[in-house]
Amino acid sequence: MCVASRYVGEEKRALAGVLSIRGAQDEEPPDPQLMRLDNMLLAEGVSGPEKGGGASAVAAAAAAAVGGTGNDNSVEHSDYRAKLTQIRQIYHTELEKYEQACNEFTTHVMNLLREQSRTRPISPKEIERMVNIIHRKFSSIQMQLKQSTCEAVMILRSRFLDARRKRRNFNKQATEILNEYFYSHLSNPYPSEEAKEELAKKCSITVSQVSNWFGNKRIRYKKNIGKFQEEANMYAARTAVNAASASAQGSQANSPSTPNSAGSAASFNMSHSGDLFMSVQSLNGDSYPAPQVGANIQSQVDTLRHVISQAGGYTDALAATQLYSPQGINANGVWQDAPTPSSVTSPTEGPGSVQSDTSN
DNA sequence: GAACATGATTCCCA
DNA sequence: TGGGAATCATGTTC
Repeated sequence: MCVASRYVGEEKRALAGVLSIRGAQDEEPPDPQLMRLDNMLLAEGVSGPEKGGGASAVAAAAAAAVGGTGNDNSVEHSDYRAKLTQIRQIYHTELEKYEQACNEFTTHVMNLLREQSRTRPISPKEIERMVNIIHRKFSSIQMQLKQSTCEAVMILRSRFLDARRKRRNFNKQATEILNEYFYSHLSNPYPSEEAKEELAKKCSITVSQVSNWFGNKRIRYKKNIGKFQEEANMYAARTAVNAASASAQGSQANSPSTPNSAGSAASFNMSHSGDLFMSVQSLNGDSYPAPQVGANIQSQVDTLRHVISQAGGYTDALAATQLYSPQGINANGVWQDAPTPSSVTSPTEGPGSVQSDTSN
């Protein structure tokens, strides 16, 4: 047998070896990192058969987390899907490119080796080693592609799932309702759970959003009373007007004890809101601890003061400041009637509790 | 695009 | 556990 034919035979065996290598490679225990990436891409619907599964599930979760109107959700949903589809397309295009490049390069190297085999003996081991090197290189590139795709999906997810990113300003009406409550209860702007629920319902937001709003409002009001002065006056005046017209109506109807809480959703009649909450408690059979009534009176006094100052006209800004800014906050920077945590958590506590906001 | 407004989150405390 | 304070991230205004 001539040398050339011997080389050809070896080459055949080498090629057969390469094929067996590829087969063996498939049976190798997969890299756990690669497995994780594959699983995630599959779960997200990026790799594998195209289906709504992962994508729609995440979009639905995002929509649920974000809340808001159905329209918003559907827009976000389609937006999410569109972006995920984009990622999927890029991923598959790149993957195909890499696979093609890998095959082309392997073929090229094999051809080179074939060429060389005419001039020097090439062992199957050498071919196997070369092919292994090529495959390792390409699989590391593939891993990078999968990793960056996963990162892209994670970023996309976080954009849709992170509520902070989805912050939307409350509508004007909701803000008005909250502000009216806040300024009409300036001496003790701590709505109870019932009040929060009531406000949440009226504002079409969640109770925790109401809590957030009051938390932010208290802090920001306290930090910069001057800035909120005008706003405080405006809402106080509005409350006073409401109170005045209501009392006029009340005297006309000769039934002062009928709160007009039926104010449309567009107008949360705060001059009566306290009465409303009082009524709720009253219906529950609870008695009013003295401080609760006191807080209510305080609120009414706030309003009356403003009515008087309005009637007399503001002679100076200081008068208004004295009426509204220090009010509620004592020298220590604490709300006069600020509830202690315990009083907040137990609305039915006896005297000494300042839970009263809602009861006023 | 900077400055400001504002809703949400986090950490800490009582 | 609720609230204060600080901070983040986004929306709005100019």
